[in-house]
This record gives sequence, C-alpha cells and structure tokens, in this order.
Amino acid sequence: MYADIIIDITHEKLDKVFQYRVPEELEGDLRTGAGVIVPFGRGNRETKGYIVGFSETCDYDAEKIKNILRTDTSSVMIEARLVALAAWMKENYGGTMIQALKTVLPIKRTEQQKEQRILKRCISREAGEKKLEEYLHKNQKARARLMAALLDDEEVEYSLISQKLNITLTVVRALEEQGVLKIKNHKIYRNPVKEKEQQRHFITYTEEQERAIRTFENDYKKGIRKTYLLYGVTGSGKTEVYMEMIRQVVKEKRQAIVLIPEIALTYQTVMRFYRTFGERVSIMNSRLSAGERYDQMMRAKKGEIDVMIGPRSALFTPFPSLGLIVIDEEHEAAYKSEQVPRYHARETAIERASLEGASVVLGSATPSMEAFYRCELGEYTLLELKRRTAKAELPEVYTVDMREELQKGNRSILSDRLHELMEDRLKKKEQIILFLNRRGYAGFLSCRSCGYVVKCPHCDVSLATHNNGKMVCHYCGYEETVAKKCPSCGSPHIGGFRAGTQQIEELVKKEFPQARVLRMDLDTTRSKEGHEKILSAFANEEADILVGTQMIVKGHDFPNVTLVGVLAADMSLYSDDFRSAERTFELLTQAAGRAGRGKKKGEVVIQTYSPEHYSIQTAARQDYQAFYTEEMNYRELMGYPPAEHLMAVLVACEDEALLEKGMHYLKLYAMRITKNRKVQVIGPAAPAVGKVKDVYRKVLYLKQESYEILIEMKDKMEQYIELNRGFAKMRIQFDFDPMSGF
DNA sequence: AGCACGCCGACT
DNA sequence: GTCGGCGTGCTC
Repeated sequence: MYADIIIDITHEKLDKVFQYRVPEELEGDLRTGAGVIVPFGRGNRETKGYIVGFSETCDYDAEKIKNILRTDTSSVMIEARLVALAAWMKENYGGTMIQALKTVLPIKRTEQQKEQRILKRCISREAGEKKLEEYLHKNQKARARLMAALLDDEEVEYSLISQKLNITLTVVRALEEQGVLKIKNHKIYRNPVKEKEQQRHFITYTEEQERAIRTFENDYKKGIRKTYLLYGVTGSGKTEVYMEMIRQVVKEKRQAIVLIPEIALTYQTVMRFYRTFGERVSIMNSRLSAGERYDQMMRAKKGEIDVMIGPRSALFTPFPSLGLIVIDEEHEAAYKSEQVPRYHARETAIERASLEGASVVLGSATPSMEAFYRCELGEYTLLELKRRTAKAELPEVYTVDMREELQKGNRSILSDRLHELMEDRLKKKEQIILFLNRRGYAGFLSCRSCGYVVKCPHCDVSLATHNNGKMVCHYCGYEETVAKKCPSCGSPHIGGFRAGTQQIEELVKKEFPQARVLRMDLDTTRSKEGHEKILSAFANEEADILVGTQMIVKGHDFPNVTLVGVLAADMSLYSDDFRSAERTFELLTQAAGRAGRGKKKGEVVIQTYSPEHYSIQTAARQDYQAFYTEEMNYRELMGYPPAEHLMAVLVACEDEALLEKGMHYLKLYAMRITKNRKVQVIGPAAPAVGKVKDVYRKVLYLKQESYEILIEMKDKMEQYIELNRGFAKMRIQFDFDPMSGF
C-alpha cells in the first residue's frame, strides 16, 4: 500500500503529493490526516508530513519510493474531513496545501500533558511508622522523608514531593515495590472556565424569537441543513435564539461551534453559554496556553464537550458529529484571515457544514452585504428579529453637522447638543458612552507650517505618538523620541494632529469635573485583563462616562447607558476602500445600539462633517434595508463584491525596480489569459502601506462575476511565476474579496 | 526549505 | 593537486 503525503515544508515547489510505501507494521495505525516521519531528499533527512490519502498502486518510479519511517507522535492527527476542508481552502484561497493543513490544525504540536501523578499510601499508619523507623535505622534518608510525607497525608502529589523533598522516581519505585504506596496516574484536563453558575433561568421568548427558533427546529428535524441569516436589531436577543438552536442540536447528540469575534469574547458572553450548557462548553481564545488548547481539542474529539466557543480558528474544532456552526456578528472583518490561506470564516464554515451535514446560522444587527445578498438570491434563509426584547425601545438618533457648529463659533470637539445632553445625564445619574471613530487613523505627528508627516523609515506609515514621549511604528515596532521641531523645515510648530481618546478624556474631565471618566483603547487594555476590568467597572457603574474606540461598541450590555455620542462619524468614510460606507454604517448602528438597552429610552448624537451621506443618514434612521439598497447599487455599478468578485494579487519584493518590472509582466500575463472573458485587470497600485520592514509591496486587482474564473486565473498566475525565474525573489499572495484596501 | 552536486578560483 | 565558494536542481 502507498500513502500520499504532504511534506511539512512551505514551498511552492514542494506543494504536491509525495508517495511513500506503507510498511506492514504500520498499516493498522495510519489514517488520513496522521502525521508521519519520512525520509526526504538526497540525504534522506527525517521530515514531518501528513497523510492525505492512500492508493494500492503507485504512479511514480517504484524504485525510488521510500518507506514511511514511523508515525509522528508529536503531531496531532487531523481528522480526514478537515483534510478535505484544507484542500478546499487551498483551492479557493490560494497558498500551499501545507499552509492550509496548518490552519485547519488548531495547534501544531502536542503539548506535554499535564499529568498529575499521585502517590497513595496503601499500608496502615502503624505499618508506615514501622517502615519509617526501619528507613531511619538504615540511614535511608530519602525513603524516610517520603514515608514521613505519606504519614502526614495519605495521598501526595508526586511533583510536589519531588521538588520540595528532593525525592527521585527511583525512591518512589522502591517503595512501590515494597508495597508501601501506589502510583496513580490522574490526567487532569484544564478547563479555562472556572466558575460554575448553572442555575438555568427560564426565558420567555418573544414572538419573533419563537418563530426563528421554530423555523430552524422544523428544518433540522426534517434533516434539512442550510444556512440561515439571523438578522436582529441590537438588543433583540440573538444569543438566546442561538442557545435554543444549539440545545436542539445537542439533544440529537451532535455538537456545535460558536464563532465570536475575538474582541467580543468577553466573560459576559461566555458566562451566558456556560450557565446553559455547563461543563459541556469550552472556550478557545488567543490567551490560552498551547497546553490548554491541546486539552480543549482532546476533549472535543473525545466527545466530552458539546459546544466550542471561540474566534475564527475555533471553526476547526474536531468534533465527532458536528451539527451546527453559529457565527455571531457575522459582518466583522475579523472573520477574514490575514494570513495565507486568506480564508473567510463564513464561507469556510458553510463548506465545512456541507462536508459534515451541519447547518450554519449567521447572526448580525448589520448583516454584511455578502450575507444579505445571498439571502436575496435565496441561498440563505432569512430569520428576522425587528424588535428589542422586553420594554427596551430603539433609541432616538440626532445628527449634528459639525460645520455648522464651527460657524456658530463652537470650536470644541463636543457639539452644543451633545454637551447639553451630557449634562442632563450626569444630573440624572445615567451613563454615557463617547465613541471615537478612529478606524484607520493613528495619532500621527505633522508639521503645521510645511505639512510634513513623521513616518517610519522602514514601513511607509506615519508613526503614532505615545504618551511616553515616543513615536512608534504599528507595523514593525520601530521607535524614536517625539520630534521637537520639524525634521523637514525646522519649524517648531509640530504636533499631534487629531484628537485621540486621551485628549477627549482630558477635555471631558475639564468640562465635567464632577464626572468619573473611564477610557478604553489599545493603551488601557494592553494588560492581561484590562479589557475586562474596564468593562466590568463601567457595568458596575463605577464611572459615568466611557470614552473609547471601536472596541466599546461590540455587543456589551450596559442597561444604564442612555446617551451615546459618536464623535467624527465620518472618519472612516473616505478611506480608499470599497467597504468604507458599509463599515461606517456598521459602526454607527452598533454604537447607537449601545443606548437605551435597559428600561429607560436612549438617545444618540452623531457628529459629522457629511450629514448628507447615505450611510450616515440611514444609520441615523436605523434603516438597514435602505442602506443595503443604496450600497448595493454602488457595488453593482462598480462591480465590487458581492455583485462581482474581486481578487487582489499582492506581490512583495525587496528590490523596488524588480517589483515594478515583475508587476508589469504579471499584468500583461493576466490580460493575456483573460482571453475574451470580461475580466478587468486594475493596477498595479501601491498599497496604502507600500513598504513593510524594507520590503516593497504592489497590488493588482482582478474583477470578475465568476469566482471560478478568478480561481482559474489564480492557478495560472501561480504557475506563471513559478516557471519564470525573474519572479524567484518575489512573494505572491492572493486575497479573494478582500476586507480591507491594501 | 535544505542539501548534494558541480564548476570555478585561491591555496598548502 | 585540493579546499571551499556559491549557483543549480531535485526531493516520492
């Protein structure tokens, strides 16, 4: 028998199947997805590989075929189905098979299992005391120490004994032989969720929730598997609906994966699931140690858990019988991987579900254009929650034209309207959120007289100023001290340009000295649980005003917040990215959704310099449908996703001239292979960040209605650069329907 | 990727 | 004559 093996070396030339002979003694325990060690290359050096298939015959020179050496005990077995998924990802997103396999494999190597060896005394106290005397008499000090410890406690932990009492395994073995003690191997799984609050409170569902749940349930019972879009306004109780659906699936002895954007993976959310599903829930997050991740995987595989909650990577949890994948906040850009393969969790989840006979539920208050479009095409089933649960009403939204404020003579960051409402809320002891839309902006330093902006010498991005007197590059970490005068013209009028959260915090403290202000941004959440601490402090009403960036608008429930101020609503509107209008609408709607989630009605003030823009107007009216229609017109007109598909071809090279030449030829080649199909080739363009760590980057965009044609072109371009020596020093990456401009 | 092979120049 | 530099090509 022969095995098809992918070698664990990321290189285009090795990105193919290698056949190896399966030695008889291994035939039983090798399966698709197993990690093996094989001799590779002229020197037969031992290399790791993964089995992706088997065959009885070989289609290679039989003389040259080598034997598999052994299974690789340090690698985790990939489920055969996940291998199929990896193949699909490689095909649809580019990159090599090994890169795809590695993303499907949540951890790369087995961690040392945390084995707690327990020593148990199995003779009586009296007999033990006799033994102790005997050891002392024979001057066997180590044995005596161990015996004494076992007399104190009937059971002791080996790791403690060995460290504190300096007792080696030989001593333990000796006592074991004498029948004094027994060694118990006790595998302890580390469960990152510690508290148990399992009292299930009974929820009464709204009519809309009920309807969504019934639709899913009926389909599921009939064996119908499909993709649903749960479109529910903020505060409409989407989580309860997910949980009821999961319960349905778990009842049938199948498992569920819940994807949550990393940033929203808070204690609050997790506890809600934990209360419902108890010990059968597990959480993946980036802060878990490799060991904890490994334990999670093993528990999932063995069927010890029913629900896995986590970010994008949790999609690859190896459940024995997957029944449902939930993707919460489906519109989030975090669901698109930034690394090769640049997969989108939504599409990949749907593929995995179809491979394993599971359903997919996408949830959002502001569905992505993609998801809603698929609903309109009838590919997804729409489930709607139009009303908030309980008594909560949707908030009142005002837009303030900041240009008028300036004409009135108000030069402050806060409009009169917002200022007034803030005073009112402080008086009423209600809470306020100030949201600074800073997407894509850093607190850069610029010269007021010549316009020079301080940039990173390696990365072509402006340096962000920090309060420690340093300027930092967010791409490569380069640092220098803040310039006192302009490096270009020598003018001393150099300084921070835009108000950041810090400045707003200071301003608010000055204008409302009686208010307690909390700030939440990258700086204040850097520490381990900074995020959690700030949010819980605010939830406990230890502060009146919370100032922050995007991260404060994600799915948190603060019942006492009745005023949300959106400062600089249009900061994200004019970036050179076709999704900027969508992103702005999303942010404004989500921010507005933070207001009035309790019994009191909320108000929202949106401050903008472009009140006439449709994404601001529709967000103010909380009218998703109108936004969608308008935005879809634009996408259709321009041929942007989801109307058509867009493939970005990113090429990086250290030699700028070479890159330019390469891009020229690549474009010519791309145009040649389009033949007479209507593929638009755009570029080559310099990305927003044209240089990272001294490596230059260029991008080419291809637009086409059919995804398949783009994939075909991707394959051809991959071949082309492999065949042509001139491209050897260039790295190429593909990004389908990108989430951000380059 | 990593290594052997091979073809050149500089050296004991 | 031999050692070692790097360019080239192959890996089941």
